[in-house]
Amino acid sequence: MARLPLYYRALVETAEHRIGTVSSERLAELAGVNAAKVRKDLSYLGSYGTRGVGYDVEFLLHQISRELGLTRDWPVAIVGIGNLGQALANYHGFGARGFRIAALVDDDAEKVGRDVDGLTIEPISALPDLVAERHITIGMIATPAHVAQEVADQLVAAGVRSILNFAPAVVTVPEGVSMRKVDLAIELQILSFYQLRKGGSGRRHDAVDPNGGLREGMAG
Amino acid sequence: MARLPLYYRALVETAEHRIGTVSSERLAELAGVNAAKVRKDLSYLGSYGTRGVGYDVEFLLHQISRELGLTRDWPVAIVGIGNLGQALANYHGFGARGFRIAALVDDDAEKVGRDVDGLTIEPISALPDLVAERHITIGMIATPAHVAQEVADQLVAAGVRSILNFAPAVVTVPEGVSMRKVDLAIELQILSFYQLRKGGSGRRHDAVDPNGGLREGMAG
DNA sequence: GCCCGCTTGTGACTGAGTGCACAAGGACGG
DNA sequence: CCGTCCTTGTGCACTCAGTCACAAGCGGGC
Repeated sequence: MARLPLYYRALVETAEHRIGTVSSERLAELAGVNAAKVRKDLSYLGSYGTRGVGYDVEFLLHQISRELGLTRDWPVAIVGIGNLGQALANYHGFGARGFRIAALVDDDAEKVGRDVDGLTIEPISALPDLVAERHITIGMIATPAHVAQEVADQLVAAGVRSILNFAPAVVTVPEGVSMRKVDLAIELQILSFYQLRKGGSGRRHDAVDPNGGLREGMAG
Repeated sequence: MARLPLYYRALVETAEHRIGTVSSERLAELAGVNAAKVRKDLSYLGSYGTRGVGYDVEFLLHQISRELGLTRDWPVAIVGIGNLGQALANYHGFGARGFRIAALVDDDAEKVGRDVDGLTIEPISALPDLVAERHITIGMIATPAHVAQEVADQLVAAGVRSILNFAPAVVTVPEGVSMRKVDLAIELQILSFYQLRKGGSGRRHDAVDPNGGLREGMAG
């Protein structure tokens, strides 16, 4: 489930407060979801809560870590070291351990050879070797949109099995490869769409801003 | 709908190729979704396709622009000018017009006053004035997790009506305010989860990497 | 002017996810 | 040792998005 990471984070925080046991209600509050959902999700992991008491924080943390594969090492390659790629490379706060930037790749001859956060930028032709030698299974695409598909194909060909795509483009991957996307422009457009629907302001290019009622929260 | 931006992008590409008319089938292919879904979504906008022919690209583009509010100006404030905030500030490729970085805010006295991409970093105390004067309605949170909620509260208090949260924390906002989140750690954890489920590699901290079958694509 | 083929728009079906509400069952106090 | 209280685990009903398949309708050829 996609909510497991939320529970994980909530549990980490709880553990930091030296709390040994947590109820589904409390966990739901911390994760921002429904309590019944928490219980169902956890029971789906064949979980062991204690009725009348709650869940043992440490034990549950361990179970979820295992389920999410956080006990492993996940080397990651970043392709495209522009603004975003560089920020990703420097971003040490992935929160969860195990995800480690293991290779930086860029097409631009200007950039190849430069160091970012202790890693050398390699040419894209080196991708297959890098993936194989460094046991990389996850790739991030931080390139311009028009080369995203090409880069994805090369990542897959090199043996990468999961891709996180930041480029604003539709990218398809073969069966057996996972792919998720993060698109800032789309997120912003969704926000503006809702704001407009709520009767929100935002200035017209030509004229004044209208205003009007119709509440419809979407906080989650 | 959250798919409108995808159609929008597909239509922009189509228009660039000087194509005047497009079928739902083709549009579905470009946006990476089902054709029936495209038709339903577009008909929901009270759309005007022509049976036997398809949709007029320019006309549809105009309709969707209006629906998404892309004909307006959407000034955006970024709070937290660390790695990510800086990258966001420098990122000119928001793709869709209208979204314009209008203010940079940070708590750190070291950073206040510095220029990033032509904008001066302001102290967080200036937030209410900035939001009011520059008609800002969208805020991005690029701070560490432990101040995310506090920053969100201040954004809301200042009058921001939509928030895009990059901090790995659960943030709640009052009814009437929209909030979406982008969390890299969660995305990575979801990918590793699926990869593990598929029987994927990824090295254990202690030992060798196993390997085994069970395909289960999740490409979209 | 009529017919044929192509594409839209939509009604019905399916399946997954969500939330409620309650029974099952352990812990703790007496 | 027993009863009570509290929290889990889950059966059930419901909603909603996704998908299929088909009728309606428009353009173009003859």
